[in-house]
Amino acid sequence: MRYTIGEVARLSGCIAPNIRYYERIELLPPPQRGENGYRYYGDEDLERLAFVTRARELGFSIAAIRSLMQLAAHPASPCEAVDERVREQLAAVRERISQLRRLEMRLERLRAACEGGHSVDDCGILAALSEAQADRGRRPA
Amino acid sequence: MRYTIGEVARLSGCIAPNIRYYERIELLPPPQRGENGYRYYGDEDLERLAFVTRARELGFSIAAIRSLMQLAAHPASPCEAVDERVREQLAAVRERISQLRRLEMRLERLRAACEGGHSVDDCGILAALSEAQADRGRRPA
DNA sequence: GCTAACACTTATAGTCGCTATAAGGTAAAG
DNA sequence: CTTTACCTTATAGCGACTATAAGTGTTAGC
Repeated sequence: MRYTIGEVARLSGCIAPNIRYYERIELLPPPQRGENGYRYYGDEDLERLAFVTRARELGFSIAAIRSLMQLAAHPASPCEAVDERVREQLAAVRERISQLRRLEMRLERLRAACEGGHSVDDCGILAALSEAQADRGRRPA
Repeated sequence: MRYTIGEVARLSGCIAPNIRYYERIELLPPPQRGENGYRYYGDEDLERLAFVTRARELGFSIAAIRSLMQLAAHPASPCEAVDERVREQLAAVRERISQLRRLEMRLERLRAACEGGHSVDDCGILAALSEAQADRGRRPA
């Protein structure tokens, strides 16, 4: 069970440059080195890397992953703390989704503004983009 | 109608450093300068800036905005070309939303994995994060 | 007129999480 | 022995800002 970086890359689904990157920022501990200078990873390294890769796919920030790994390193940590991170991430994702949905509606309305015109001169889209739609220019403070 | 950068910032909803940034990357033309070296903006400048700000709020990339502005600068351009940019952006937003929805579901499932355990040792979340869930490690090529 | 507060100027570096490039050393297959 | 594939490092670039430092200009109050 001694993998090169290319092998752990295949096994974890995380490309080699990213693995080196995670090592550089000290998200992952430096693995053993062969006499040739190659990195050699064990099963535990692979597990950690898989954890990181999975968490990144779920949109956790590097900082959040650091926190999760710290928790995981202390078996007595309250499970609640882990749950809290997941809830935060879930809330962030939901917030982003609703932002994007508002955006989607605005773009749909924008698209409807292009009616009939053939040149951009007649096109309502650019007009709509140019005109103030919101409360610009009269900020309270 | 001769605004300082702070004034156009208030009027456009775009903060001053960003305005300078847009000028530096040549998204906006350099405005007139006073003897004191201050930037002074006219109504046309303000309009352009408002356009950019609005488009950014709608998630258009700087590159897409460049393209939109080029189209807008040529009144005879086909309106279709503008509509195409909007459709692209709408498609990108929808794609992102569906990605995030998949993410949301995965996070919900993850959260459900935390059942009963009190320490991270018992917590199913970290276990779920550590175990391969997908088709990792057996990539076709 | 003086001073304090504020707005403006520039250049430069940092953010996040990669991704790409260059220039080289090593290993396995034919 | 050569080709090919893989490994190494250091460094720069991406997008779109955001922050910092150090200076100059303007304005309002006293």
